[in-house]
Amino acid sequence: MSASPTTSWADIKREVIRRISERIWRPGDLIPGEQELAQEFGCARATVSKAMRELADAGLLERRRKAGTRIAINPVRKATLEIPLVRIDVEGRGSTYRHALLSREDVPPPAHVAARLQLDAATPMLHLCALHLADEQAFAYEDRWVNVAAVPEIADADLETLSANEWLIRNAAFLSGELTLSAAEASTEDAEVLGVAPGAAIFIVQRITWNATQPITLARLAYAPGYRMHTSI
Amino acid sequence: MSASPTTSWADIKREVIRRISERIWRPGDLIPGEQELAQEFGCARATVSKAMRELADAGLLERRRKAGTRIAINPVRKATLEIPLVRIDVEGRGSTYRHALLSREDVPPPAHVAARLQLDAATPMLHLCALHLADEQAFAYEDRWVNVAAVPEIADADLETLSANEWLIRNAAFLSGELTLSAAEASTEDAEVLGVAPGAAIFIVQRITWNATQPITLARLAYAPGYRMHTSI
DNA sequence: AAGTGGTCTAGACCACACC
DNA sequence: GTGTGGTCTAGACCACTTC
Repeated sequence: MSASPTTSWADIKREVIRRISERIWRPGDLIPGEQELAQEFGCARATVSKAMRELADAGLLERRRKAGTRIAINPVRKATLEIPLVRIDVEGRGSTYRHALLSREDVPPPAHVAARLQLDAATPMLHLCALHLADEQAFAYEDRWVNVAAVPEIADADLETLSANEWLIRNAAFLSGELTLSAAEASTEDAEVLGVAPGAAIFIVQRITWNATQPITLARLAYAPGYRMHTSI
Repeated sequence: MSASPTTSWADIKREVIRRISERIWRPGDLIPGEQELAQEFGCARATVSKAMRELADAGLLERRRKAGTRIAINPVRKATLEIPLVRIDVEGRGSTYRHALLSREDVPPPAHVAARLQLDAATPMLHLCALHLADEQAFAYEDRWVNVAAVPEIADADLETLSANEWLIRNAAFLSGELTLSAAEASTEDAEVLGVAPGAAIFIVQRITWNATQPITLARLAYAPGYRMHTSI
């Protein structure tokens, strides 16, 4: 499109979105190839390519070599969740952050923890419980298991000053992880720590992180009632 | 790195990840510029650029023109949540999908719905309640408001055969949206429809979608207990 | 002012999937 | 086979930000 000095990949992206939303191209349609579009838009093929790859990443297009590019039939929209440090999360809400280490024990993991991390039940682990506070109100209760072999330095770390959450991010670069979001009824322990009634509905985030070769940590974060995770699509 | 015929952007990405995880480059460090890295890896600057942009998108690097590229201090990891149709979600779990339309009314929206969608309280809207089932078990209860002006054809749509969820995706390309995840105690209505005890902890997904000019729909999905959202980082 | 990343080009070759 | 998207190159200019 148009009379700008050059056509940018963002222009092309907008134009393709327009054609999809105005149903000029409909779900399932095969659209012209990169070469043809480059000619139409008067730009290099690489520019078209970048625009199309972005739209495919967003789930709006389906591309296959030789088969060409189609408008997705079931656009699986992808939402990007940002997973910040709890401290940053709290501060981002305009509150003052504090954390309290409730317990710290060197103990072997219970079976479900060992299984989840694919570790032997005899593996030495560090079990931490901590409370994250926002303006001195309970914000989230963290129950964490750390694979000591993956980060031996944690044995000497002062986790009262810097939370384990933060210490691990600074001292153990992780490469991959899993995130599970769910709702649960507060256990008596959750309830006591968070100051809510047992059975209250709380938002649970379970996180597992790995480095190149071994699991680093499994953390369960139980958020005080009212917590919402928000994102744009 | 290395003796391959050419160095690919994926090779560079891996090598940078290695340097971060082995702490050769530490959080906060300024790393060499694209030109210098291109020389080191023996490739074009564009190849380095693509690798670095991916790492920056993932939250591992922070890049600014003139200031250069640094290893992120607080790596805000980004998890990508895929938001499929409920039908696809159910079928992906190996169950048989069915849905039932419980109610359909043309009524003006309550204040909180109008406010959330930035619409006037007198705007004509369609209110739908539906149940999504997996193997004939309640899976999710959907409470949806549709802005009829945005998709007038919905007035004549048969939403018993095709769920509103699916009809809207096929007939109203949306451009942007918001997603809010939370935990809630089942209302008496939720409890009755889902067949759980009132007060049970349920996972709630609230979704708002927009086209270019106006809001299309607001949907609240209440999932039966046990539902988990899972993703990799 | 100057240096960084961001974008674009024109061309080439490759890998994969459909035929 | 053959055509599509995926990648890479070498070079150029631009936009932003720090100095």
